[in-house]
Amino acid sequence: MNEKLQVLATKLNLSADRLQELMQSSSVVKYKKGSFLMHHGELSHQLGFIIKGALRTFTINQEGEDISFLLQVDGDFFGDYECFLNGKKSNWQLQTTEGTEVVLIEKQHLHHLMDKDPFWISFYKQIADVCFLEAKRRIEELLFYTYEQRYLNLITNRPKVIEKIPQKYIASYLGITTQSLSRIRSRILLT
Amino acid sequence: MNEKLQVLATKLNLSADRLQELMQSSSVVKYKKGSFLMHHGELSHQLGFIIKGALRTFTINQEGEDISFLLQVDGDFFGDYECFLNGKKSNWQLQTTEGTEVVLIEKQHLHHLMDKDPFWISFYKQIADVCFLEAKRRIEELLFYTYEQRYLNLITNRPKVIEKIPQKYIASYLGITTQSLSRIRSRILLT
DNA sequence: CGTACCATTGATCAGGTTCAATGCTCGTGG
DNA sequence: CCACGAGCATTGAACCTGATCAATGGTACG
Repeated sequence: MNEKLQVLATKLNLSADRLQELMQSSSVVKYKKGSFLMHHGELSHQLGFIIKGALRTFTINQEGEDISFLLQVDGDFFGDYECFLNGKKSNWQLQTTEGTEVVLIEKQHLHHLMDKDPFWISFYKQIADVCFLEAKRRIEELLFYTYEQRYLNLITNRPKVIEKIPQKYIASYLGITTQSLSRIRSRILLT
Repeated sequence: MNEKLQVLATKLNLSADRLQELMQSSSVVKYKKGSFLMHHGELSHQLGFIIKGALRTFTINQEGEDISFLLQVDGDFFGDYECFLNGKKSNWQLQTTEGTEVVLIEKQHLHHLMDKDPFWISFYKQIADVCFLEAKRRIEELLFYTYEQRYLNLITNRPKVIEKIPQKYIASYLGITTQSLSRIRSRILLT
């Protein structure tokens, strides 16, 4: 098995055998910069994992503004987990911001694995837990920190996001305009 | 089995038998208004479910401010799910804002059930999913809506929270001061 | 009845938004 | 290989909303 997949195995405590079992029914795909992933409802039956690269999960709101909900890089899961659960059509779109290589896990294959061995139910639960923990961290960020502190946190905790994703997307992810982010950046440089 | 527990059974798709199995190793507890729940690290080995009542999950930050992270009422889960997972000590405190009756599920009992029957792994995953979906909704709320809209959303989607929980806690839950909430309320009344 | 806590209201301040203009950079085609 | 253009980032000015500080009003509980 490819050593690139080691990140995935480590993140979810998969042995070499288990990883191989998973990969037999999953695919590795490469996307160019700017590609849109999983359109037309595919969001509801695939989960993704980024081997290397970067992408953003975004939507266009009623005012026509492009708002980034999530910014994901190497080692992150992506996809609309809610729609993956309930099968509904997603409101989110995914777009890479650089060349990106991912693992795609099909819902039906995952269910097939779970039917064969309860191990995969635990595996599925672990994904749910990872999704929850990320969401919780995001809420704490939004509730407890100022915009400036949120940006500083990004720099220290997720430097790859800063490197790989344009500022305008980072701005809406933080909940501010690009102008404000620009001012925050100049403020930081002064200190 | 007590019909009060029907809410729990419905929320997690439990048959009467499964509910009984769960309740054999869980306890139902009543708390008075203002009680603190699960202090001293108990947060890391219990999950709770509110049969009837209301409580807030809060912390005191470095500036000494009391900030409500979650406001929960009848039919909601509570507890620090992150610490329940990893066993670490929690930074959160729980306090009822009225007389409250809850179900407490012990971590070790849950693990015992999972060892006996994979059904309980799925059950556990469902709890993880519920936690995730609530967290996701919270993020969308914080990212997409103004303070005024967030308050209006609370009124329409979770009226019990408005009824049962004092304004000062609702204010910090929304991310604003009590003064601002008061002004938002008077603004709403005018329209 | 009195007190303590909560909610309200007013005035001022800070920071983020909006609208607008300018500067910069990277990718493309001549 | 260079020049151009498009899109992104920056900067400025006026405005708006929520925070802060402070005082008052209301209410529930002993």
